[in-house]
Parts: sequence; C-alpha cells; structure tokens
Amino acid sequence: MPEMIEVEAYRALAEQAALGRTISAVEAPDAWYLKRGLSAPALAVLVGCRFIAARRRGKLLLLDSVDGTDDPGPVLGLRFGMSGRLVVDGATAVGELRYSSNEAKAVYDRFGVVFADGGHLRVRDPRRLGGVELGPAEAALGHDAATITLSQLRDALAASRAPLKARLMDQARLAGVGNLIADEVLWRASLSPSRPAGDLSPAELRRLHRHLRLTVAELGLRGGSHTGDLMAHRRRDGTCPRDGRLLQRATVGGRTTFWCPWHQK
DNA sequence: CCGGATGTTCACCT
DNA sequence: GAGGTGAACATCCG
Repeated sequence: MPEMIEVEAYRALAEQAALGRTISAVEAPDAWYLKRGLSAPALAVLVGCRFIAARRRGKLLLLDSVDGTDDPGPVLGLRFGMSGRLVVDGATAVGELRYSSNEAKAVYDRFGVVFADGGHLRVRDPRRLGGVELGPAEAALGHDAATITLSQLRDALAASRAPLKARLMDQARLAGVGNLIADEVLWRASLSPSRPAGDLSPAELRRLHRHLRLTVAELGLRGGSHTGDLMAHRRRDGTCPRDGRLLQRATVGGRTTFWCPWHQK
C-alpha cells in the first residue's frame, strides 16, 4: 500500500478529476470497510453533495464536500491500508505498487460514490486493510512529514526512549512515514533505527529532518515509496549500497527493518 | 507449502 | 503510563 507518497498521488487525482461533481449514490458493498460506526444508510448524507477540496494528512485522504445549497457537507476520510488504490472513472493514479494483476478487478472495490454524470470514485483494496469514515479525527494525526519543521520534528521525538524508527512511524506524532520510507530516511541520515528517539544530538536531528524532507520529495518525484535507494537491498543477504557491508535485519517498531550497522549509528 | 508484504487496531503483557 | 508483542484483516508473490 501506500505510504504518504502514494496517497499524495491519490489526492492529486481526486483534486483533478473528482471535484465539483454531484454525488448521486454511494456504493458500500463491504460493511467491514466502514469504520467508526459508519453504516451504509448513514452514507446517504453524501447524496446531493459535491466534493470541493481534496486534502491529505499523512496517509489519510480527506475529501471536503458541500451540499446542494452550498452549505458545508461531510468530510469523507479514506484510508488505503497496504493494498488500496483510488480509482476515478476507471482510471488509477500512480504507477504500480503491488497486486498489479488485480488492479482491473472490480471485485476488490470496497467503497465508492457514483456521480450524477455517470462516473465514479472508488477505493479498490484487495487486502481490505483500508477503510472509510465520515469526519475523521484529523487532529489525532501529527504534522505531515512532507512539511514538518525542525522544531516540530524535535517535539515529535523528544523525551522518548522508544526506538527512533518506531517513533517516526507513530502517526500521532508525525504523519505519513511508513516502513519503507522510515528505513530509507534512516539509511540516508546514517542513523540506527534502534536509537532512542529522544537521544539525538542537535546535529543529528537536523540531519534527520533534512533527509526526511528530501526523501519524501524525491520519492514523490520518482513515483513511489518503493523507489528508494535502499529498496532493492531490503532482503536477506542484502548489502548496503553505500559501503557494501551486509545489512542487518530485525524487527523494530513491530516491522521488518533493514539497516547498515556500519554507517548507521 | 510457507513466510512475508508500502497499515491499523486491539488485547494482553512487562 | 509507556512500550512491546502477537493476532487479526485478505490476497498475492517468491
């Protein structure tokens, strides 16, 4: 699935292709995909509304709406789990992630809205790990990793003994960083994923901040969270593309982690 | 056949 | 309270 890089592409797709179109029906074939008490009947509130803005915070896509009299309507929140994609009028956004053989399978459409012009916006998610909600708690997410400032990052990491990588992936502290981006950023910043998050020196913190922002921007241009320099080496017996040393593999922050013990300190 | 995969949430420990 | 672990979700891939 998507980390923030892919969700940003979905946001751009929604902004370019889904705004201003009146919603005539909601498709909710999978009740399990509706989160936080949301039900299919409750989604009818979207009918007659149109989306007026597509925003993103971390991995959460937010679609603001207004109703038929231009009064504020519900905010639709979409999460994509590990295999979710956004489909508008049958077209997907970014380059391929995984499950490419399934992209055309409408069987995996878990949620959608139909527009009065006959088109539609859908979430296609084979693994079903994403979800839909109305009025998601945006404030429960930390600052977005694409725009976070140095002082905000310092606050997000401060006074924590948790492993640095675990803290970077804590969406409540800092929104958008997933497993692949975390490994890539730490590799670039020469920081060990298991360093206590609150123990970085000012210089290390600046380095981490610089690489976080640069990496997010660069992977966005390259077209995906999987386009990092470390990606091809994230496997057993993988070696560091910088110095050729064997990469270490372990579970950190609950996720499989690869790093170079030689240069990541 | 089996393990693991770009995520989140929850129960249960320490 | 802070963190860690494992399970669950469902499908595909090597």
